[in-house]
Amino acid sequence: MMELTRKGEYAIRGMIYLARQAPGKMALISEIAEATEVPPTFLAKIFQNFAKLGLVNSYRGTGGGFMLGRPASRITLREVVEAVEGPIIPNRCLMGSGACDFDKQCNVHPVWRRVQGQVVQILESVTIEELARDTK
Amino acid sequence: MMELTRKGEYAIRGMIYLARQAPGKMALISEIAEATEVPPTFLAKIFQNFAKLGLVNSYRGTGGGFMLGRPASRITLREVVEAVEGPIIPNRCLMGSGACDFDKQCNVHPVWRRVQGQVVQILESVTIEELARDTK
DNA sequence: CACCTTTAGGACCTGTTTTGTCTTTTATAG
DNA sequence: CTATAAAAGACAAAACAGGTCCTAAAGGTG
Repeated sequence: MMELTRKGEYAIRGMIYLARQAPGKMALISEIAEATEVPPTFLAKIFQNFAKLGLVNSYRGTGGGFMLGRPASRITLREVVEAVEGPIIPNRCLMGSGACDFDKQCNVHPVWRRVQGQVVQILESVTIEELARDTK
Repeated sequence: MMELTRKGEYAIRGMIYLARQAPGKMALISEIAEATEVPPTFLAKIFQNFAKLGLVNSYRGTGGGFMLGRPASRITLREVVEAVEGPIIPNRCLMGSGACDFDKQCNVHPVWRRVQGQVVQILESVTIEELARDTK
């Protein structure tokens, strides 16, 4: 249960790679993909989406590439994970109203909410900058 | 991310239903399935597995059916969830050794461990008995 | 302008997992 | 022996994961 998909894993690795670049330095998909051991075309898809969300900035043509859309210290792990995996929702019931018939009389609901709250809080408290810091 | 599957949802509903029966009273799959709005054959599969694990006791033949394998107060939500969904593991890396090349130098690892710990702790602290209590 | 580089977008594909169904077998009570 | 229920296993549709591939568009460069 609760497994991050490969896409999520790849996304995080890619973002960490970008965070480790010199400020203003552009990184190519091919370069990132190789360094992080991710299939290039797959990573491209992930980053294309991130560009739309503003998590990264992309530039085409010679000398183009990707860089973070914001300082790494202002990008949380939660943002990255939710951008690829969708919202953190342990149970469908927590989504739209009426999604769950048992909504009112269900004691499990509040438990899922607690789980959701805890996980979100943890992921929210971690920035890409921290993750990118040297591990000695 | 982190969504419980239908199977997990069904399993919990089924266990709660059993917990609400008078002690020693047997419940049929057909009866549980109808009450919880779960496809009978699907629920049967889930409970067959639970019987093996001792989460429920099953009896064949006339007057047979299912009952909890232990008092509801000694069955945690964690047990039920892990029985259907497998272990709570936010990232594959947390599994077998060597599953992750980036094992040593990866700052994300400890974050997933925290997530895992929190979720397990929450689910562990909730028993089926609590979930089965009347909601007024 | 022509050409090269690099991302953007979309169609497509394959394998696995989810969410079941159906049929046959086995155990048990009466 | 017969009716009842669960056990077991084969099967299958649909959704999702995890990619690939091809064409287009944008931006430099001579």
